[in-house]
Formats: sequence, C-alpha cells, structure tokens
Amino acid sequence: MQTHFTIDCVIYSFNEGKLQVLLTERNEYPYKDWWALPGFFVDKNEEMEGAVKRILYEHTGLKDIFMEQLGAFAGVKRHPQGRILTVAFSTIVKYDDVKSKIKPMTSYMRQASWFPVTALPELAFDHHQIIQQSLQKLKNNIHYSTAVYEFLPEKFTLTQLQQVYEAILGKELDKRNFRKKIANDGFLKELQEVQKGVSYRAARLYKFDKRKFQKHVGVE
Amino acid sequence: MQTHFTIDCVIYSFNEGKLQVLLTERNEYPYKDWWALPGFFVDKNEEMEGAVKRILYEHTGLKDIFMEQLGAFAGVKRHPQGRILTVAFSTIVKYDDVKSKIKPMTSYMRQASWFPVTALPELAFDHHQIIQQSLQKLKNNIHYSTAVYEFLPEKFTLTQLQQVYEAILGKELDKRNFRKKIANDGFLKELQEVQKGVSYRAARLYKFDKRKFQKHVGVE
DNA sequence: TCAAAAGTGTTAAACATACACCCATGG
DNA sequence: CCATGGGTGTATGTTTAACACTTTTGA
Repeated sequence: MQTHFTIDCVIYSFNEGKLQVLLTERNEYPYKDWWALPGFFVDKNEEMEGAVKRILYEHTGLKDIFMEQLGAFAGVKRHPQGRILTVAFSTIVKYDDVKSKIKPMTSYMRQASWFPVTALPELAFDHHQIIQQSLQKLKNNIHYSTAVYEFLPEKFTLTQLQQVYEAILGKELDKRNFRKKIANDGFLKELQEVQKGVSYRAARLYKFDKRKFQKHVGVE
Repeated sequence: MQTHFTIDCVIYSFNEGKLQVLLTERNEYPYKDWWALPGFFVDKNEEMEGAVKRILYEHTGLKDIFMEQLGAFAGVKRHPQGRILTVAFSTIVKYDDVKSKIKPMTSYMRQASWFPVTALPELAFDHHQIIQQSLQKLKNNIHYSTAVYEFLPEKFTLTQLQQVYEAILGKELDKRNFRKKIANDGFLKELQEVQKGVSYRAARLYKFDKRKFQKHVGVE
C-alpha cells in the first residue's frame, strides 16, 4: 500500500518578546485561504532531511539550520483527499536574519507571516495539533539542547536569553536564579563588550560556547 | 509522490534480569534469514495506531498495550527496493503473559524470539539504529513515564522494580536510595501480602497506583 | 535628576548520593 | 544453623526557590 508523503515544518523565531511560528496562507484547495504550516510533498528519491532543507529554503532563504524530527502524522482523515502522511520537523531561525527574505516563492500560498504561539489563527489540517506537540517538546528539552541559542544573535545579553526561556516556557523566571543557573552551567563566554544604543545602563554581552556545552553534556 | 508505508515495532520485555527485544527471523527476501523488528505494511484506510495494534496482536496475542511513536525513518536507501517509509513504535509487554503466545502467524517470518538488548544479532535494514534510538528515549523518560510498570506483573516486589530500572539504565542502583525515591514519589500501594514460594525471607508486594501517579505528574 | 534596566547574596527546603549492618525465612 | 535476599538511617553535598535593593547610564 502506498501513501502520499509530505513534510511540514514548524519554524520558530523570537520577536517582540514572543515566541513566533511562521505560517503560510494557502492559495489552493483544500483549505484555500486558511493559514497552515509551510509544507510540501517530498520528491521521489529525495531524502526526507533534504526535503526539509529545501522547503525551509524556499520559504526563508536560509540554509544549514538546526532541525529536528517531531514525528509522523498519518491519520486517514487528516486530509480531505485521503491519507497524506506528513512528517513534522521543527526549526529555529533568527528573526532579524530572516525578516527581509520571507516571501512565498510558489503560488500555492499567498503570503507567509509570523504569529505568536499564544495567538494562532485557526489552522488547516491537524496543524494546530502538530504545533502543540512541537511546543511541548521544545519546553521539555529546553535545558538539554542548544535550541535557545538558535533564537539569538551571536552576541546577546543575559536578559535577552532569559526572555527566550520565558517565551518558551510561558512563565516568568527570577532574574537572580536564572543568572546563577546559567553561570553554573558555564557554557557561556563572557565578552569584553557591552550593548550599544540603549538609553540606560548597557548590559554585558555573551556568546554561546559550543565546546563547553559538549563537554558538559558528555559528547559521544 | 507516493511511498510504501510500513510500521516497525520495538517490543520490550523483562526476563532473566535483562531488558529484551522481540525480533523475528525473516523468511522472505530481502534480508531472508536475517533478524529484524516485527513490522508490516499499513493497509489502505487503516489508521497507523490501528496497524501497530494489529501487528502487536499478530505477534503476541496481546491487546491494549501502552505504545508510543518513536518517529519516521524514510531513507531512500534503507530498503533495497527503494524508499519504504517506516514509522517506528515502541511497546512493552509482560514476559510471562506473552511467552506461550509468541509464534509467527504469517509465513513471512520463520520464528520470533527475545534477545537481550545487550546482545543483539546483526539486524536487517536500519533496525539496529531504530532500536538504539528507542532505547535512548526509554532511558530519558524513565522517571516521567509509567513504562517500568508495564514490564511487571500487577503485584511486584521493590527488588523486581529496581531490576527493571537497572536493566533499562544499564547500571546498578543503590538499594536504599532507590527505595527512598520510590517511597518519596508515593505512587505505589503497599499490599498486605508477600511473595510466595521463595526459600528466603519473603518480600512485600506492591501495586502501581495510577491515580496517585497522575496527581503527581499533574494531569492535564 | 530621572527613568530604565543591570547587576548582585542569603537562606531554607528538597533532593541526590554514599555507605553497612541486622532481620526473617525456608531448607 | 546457614544461606539468601529483605529491609532500614544518617550525614553530606547539590540543587532549587523565594525574595529586594543598589548601580550604571543616557537623555
């Protein structure tokens, strides 16, 4: 037995203090005019991971981004035309890197736009479920993955980092406890450099140090 | 574009102090005579979850077992005849419930047999990779899931429970610390009953109390 | 000098780890 | 009476959580 095979991509970014997801407005039936996750059919002989990269590229112009499989969604009724198995992936991009590049490159969708995860529109297919499952995983793994750093520029302040944590977890954190934890983890590199262009005390900048992280986690 | 669609099932049990996986010996090409995970094609109009149950049933005679999706494996080269997308699931059964029922119910495989995860034979396709990924997940979630109790009979001793933990984690645990942790979690029900038929001091029996567990985890 | 955000320590409670001996039972 | 596994407590270090004020800076 054969099935159609697509991938759907949950693309996150962080902007205006909020965790955002990139959605596209469909220009084709079914679900014409609905918002949906960016997703397409996988080509014959195309590796799944390659398909994710291709779609990410077609939507954002970006390459070489961290991405992770969430799982397969294969409900017989998830698509009105019969089973279309989709494998969902999630990806994180830096909002500023991407904002000028976001535009539909196929006529299948009318526009692409960011939505805060706390204020999603009604979505096509089972895409709401996919996002919720993905979000849950992001929360669960926040302390064991490098995901938070994917949201931030290379150099960032501790307050920015804390805001990303808060947006993902959906709750406020204590500043002192947060800084203690981060300091204790010890995989940030403190720079001899501070923020510029702010009208208040400038915060120190930090970098994520991948080497220290890998030592900490116990690389295999 | 369409692809063949199978599911593969990682079926665990606990026996002789070891974590075991059920494998089948293939009687068909490709990989004739190799050991592989139990797996089959999903039927048209069959829900994926239904297919897992069906295959589990065909191999073990069991129904209504906890099962969880691991993810999709879709490499173009994972099957010699071209892409066959498989979605892997994992499942836990009680060895004693199952041991008399295990037998091939299709001529596609010659026999089914348990192997300790520490001594697996060479496996067909990418099944070794699937098992390793599944094992990792089992370890990661051991404290947050009810999986360990799926390995045990309704009434069990604390030593049996500890052995399951040890088999999954692949390391020894301190008896006192383990008991403190379990007591502290507080979702076991102590029975007024002890082991029978042992030639040493009989151990107290316990039950897993699902209600208490759900309160503890914070059910949603 | 004011507004805004940066930066900083202490205490209490919960939890994890290391470690060794006596007890109850059946044979 | 002995072999076997059952059962128990203490001390130490680590992690988490709660909580508020002073400092720096640019406008």
